[in-house]
Amino acid sequence: MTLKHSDILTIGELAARTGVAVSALRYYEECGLVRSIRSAGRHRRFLRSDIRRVSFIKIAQSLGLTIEDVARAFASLPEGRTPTASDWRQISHEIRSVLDRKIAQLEQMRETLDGCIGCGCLSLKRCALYNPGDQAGKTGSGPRFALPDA
Amino acid sequence: MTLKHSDILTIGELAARTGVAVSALRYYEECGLVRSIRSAGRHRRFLRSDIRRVSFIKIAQSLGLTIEDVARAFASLPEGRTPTASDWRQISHEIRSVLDRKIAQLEQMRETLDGCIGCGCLSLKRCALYNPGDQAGKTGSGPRFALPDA
DNA sequence: CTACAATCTCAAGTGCACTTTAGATCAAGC
DNA sequence: GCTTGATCTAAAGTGCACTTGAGATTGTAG
Repeated sequence: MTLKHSDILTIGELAARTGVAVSALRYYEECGLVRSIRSAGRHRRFLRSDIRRVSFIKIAQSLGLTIEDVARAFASLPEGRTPTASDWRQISHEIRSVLDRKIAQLEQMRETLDGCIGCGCLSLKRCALYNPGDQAGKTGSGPRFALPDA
Repeated sequence: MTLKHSDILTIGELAARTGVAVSALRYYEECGLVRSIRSAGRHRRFLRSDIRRVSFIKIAQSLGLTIEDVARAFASLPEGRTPTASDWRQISHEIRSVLDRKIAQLEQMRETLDGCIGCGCLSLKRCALYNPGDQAGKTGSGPRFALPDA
């Protein structure tokens, strides 16, 4: 089975098919998220499978993962191979748990906010939004907060 | 009722009481989120009530509001007055609805992701994560996405 | 009165995820 | 062959929310 024309894409074609800017694709390559081979004239050539790869990057990002996170996920795959369907499943499950955590965090905040609305305290020492679980004053000196892990 | 010493704070004191860096406080002032009066030697002096104000900024930020968002919320208060408890309630309600939207968005994504795990398509044209509600191809030419309103 | 800490202003730097610019090279249609 | 558009590299710029640095001034404890 030889390569059909449509198995090889220029950067512009990949951009068109993924909706991602050419400059962003070059940036992804720089970050190691995608790889390209080069034409005689040093132009990038991508594989059809990179459409999936780039799509996945965008999906993961839309779920709040950073480029680094995505890079780590990809790195966990055997030897930089183009991910198979079961690899996608694996990564998708990881993303789902990230999503779960984010939702739980927000729900927790919403609950606390509900408790706070109307209390009018909004004092750092007493506000539950700052001191969930009544931890204030327990962990050494100076202020500390229970904000989402930044 | 005259001003007690503790009603006036230096920037360092405000920083200590809110856990926000001095440089951040100066930045907030530059953005119009807080106001200060000046001492004879042009040092900033804050009011006790600014502790609340700054606390609120941090809370709002932790819920995903930008400085701009907070500025808008503050601007909606009558003539830059120091917010009353009922003002806080008002803003808190606005923030709650922001929170509601965020949670709903993430839950929607999680649901879609669940549907996608295992389907292995991850193709831009067919993936539900990109085309929720089967909108693909409806809205003119070129790729478009249903990502969170950026 | 004198150190020394705190504060001041203004400019520049940081990190993320890109975009933009500039100037050069390549590929394709006529 | 030539023109036009796509692509190339490298460097700089963008926006957010700050931080850091430099050099000057102020405030306060002893």
